[in-house]
Amino acid sequence: MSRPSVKAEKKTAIMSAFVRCIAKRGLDATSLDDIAQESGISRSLVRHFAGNREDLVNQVADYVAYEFETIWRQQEQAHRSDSSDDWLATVLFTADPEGDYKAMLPAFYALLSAAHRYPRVSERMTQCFELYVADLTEELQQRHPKAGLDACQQVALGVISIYFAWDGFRGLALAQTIQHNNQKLVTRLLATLN
Amino acid sequence: MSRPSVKAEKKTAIMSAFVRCIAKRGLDATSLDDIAQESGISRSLVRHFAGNREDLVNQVADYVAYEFETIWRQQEQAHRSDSSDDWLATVLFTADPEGDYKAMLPAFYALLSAAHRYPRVSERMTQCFELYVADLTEELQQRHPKAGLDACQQVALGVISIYFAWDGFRGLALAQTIQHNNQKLVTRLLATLN
DNA sequence: GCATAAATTGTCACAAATGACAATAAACTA
DNA sequence: TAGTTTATTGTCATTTGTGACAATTTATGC
Repeated sequence: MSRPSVKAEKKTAIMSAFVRCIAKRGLDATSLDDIAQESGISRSLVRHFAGNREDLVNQVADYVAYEFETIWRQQEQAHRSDSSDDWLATVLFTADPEGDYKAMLPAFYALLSAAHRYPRVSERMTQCFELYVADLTEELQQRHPKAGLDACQQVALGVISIYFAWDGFRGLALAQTIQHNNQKLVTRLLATLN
Repeated sequence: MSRPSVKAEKKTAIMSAFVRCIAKRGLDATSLDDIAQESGISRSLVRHFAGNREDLVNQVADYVAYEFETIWRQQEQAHRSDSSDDWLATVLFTADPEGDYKAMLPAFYALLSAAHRYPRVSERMTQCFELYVADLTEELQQRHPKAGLDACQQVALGVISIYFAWDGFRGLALAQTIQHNNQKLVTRLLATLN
């Protein structure tokens, strides 16, 4: 009846390009033209497929949150059987063969920071955050049965804060030091559950 | 001989307004007109006194870093004699009668995040960060003589990361929960030094 | 009052980002 | 082939942010 729609694929291509742009320039500094250039799709088409700027930001939040949840679950699965004490540090800092996490993190963080200006972004990010905390809390409880629920929740929230905090500092000369330290910090925090 | 210069005062008024704008809108989303309106100084005068946009950003970094260092030293002095285990949580979370910290934090954080696009901002922020870490490390060593230097540095860096991390999440519905948790987290981290 | 240097106001041009939309081309089905 | 839907290209008007600068006003010392 009609020409086949490529909307879905183009949309993900656009979102993927948007994520890369955010990592380079930040959210506000990324224009539709930047996204167009990065994705190889003309600005008109970007608008055609993804809508106006606000739409784009809201959609990229959905995209990033979903991707992040997916990657997280994969990593979690892959290292579920690791009995080592620093399994979490491994998952968060070491095990990222394709760099999936690292690629997504700046966009995730930029969206968190911009959330107060985009209600829907705030909703979605909160949702993702909560899922993350809940998952991590559960895993911590299983690995540290003696520790209470409160302690596990506290540490889970803390680990995530520390993990995301790094990205806020990536512009500093200290960034590597901070990341390295955060890794030790996670281990130190986990040790308080024993 | 000539009309007396008000450059210095106007400059600080502009910087102060810039800081408030950053807290509301973010760094990139703040225009010269926004600063003009917030400060009650016309855009032309803002340019006259503070220069172009890049100048403004660089100067606000100096301003924020200096203010932050000043406030930090004051708070540190005021609570130096506190022997309580959670003196640090008090300094960071409780003791902020005028809200000086809270008012400055969003701008500080926004500048950290934007540092990778502004070399001079990166320099100044790094400097401030390092001073902060050094100070805190020293204080921790005095209060926890048994703990090693490495441990103190690690915890100092961690505390600061956690503290700043909160601001990145202020757009989330979870912000209060996170801040409350971070307070406990700092206490938990300090406990590992005993 | 006069000279001087600074403050202050106002305007203009330019570039960038965005939104809107018309027009055309392409892929599919009946 | 005709008809339908979507992809694709291109252009235009508008808005906004910025830099530059001329013109004017104001406060001060002599």
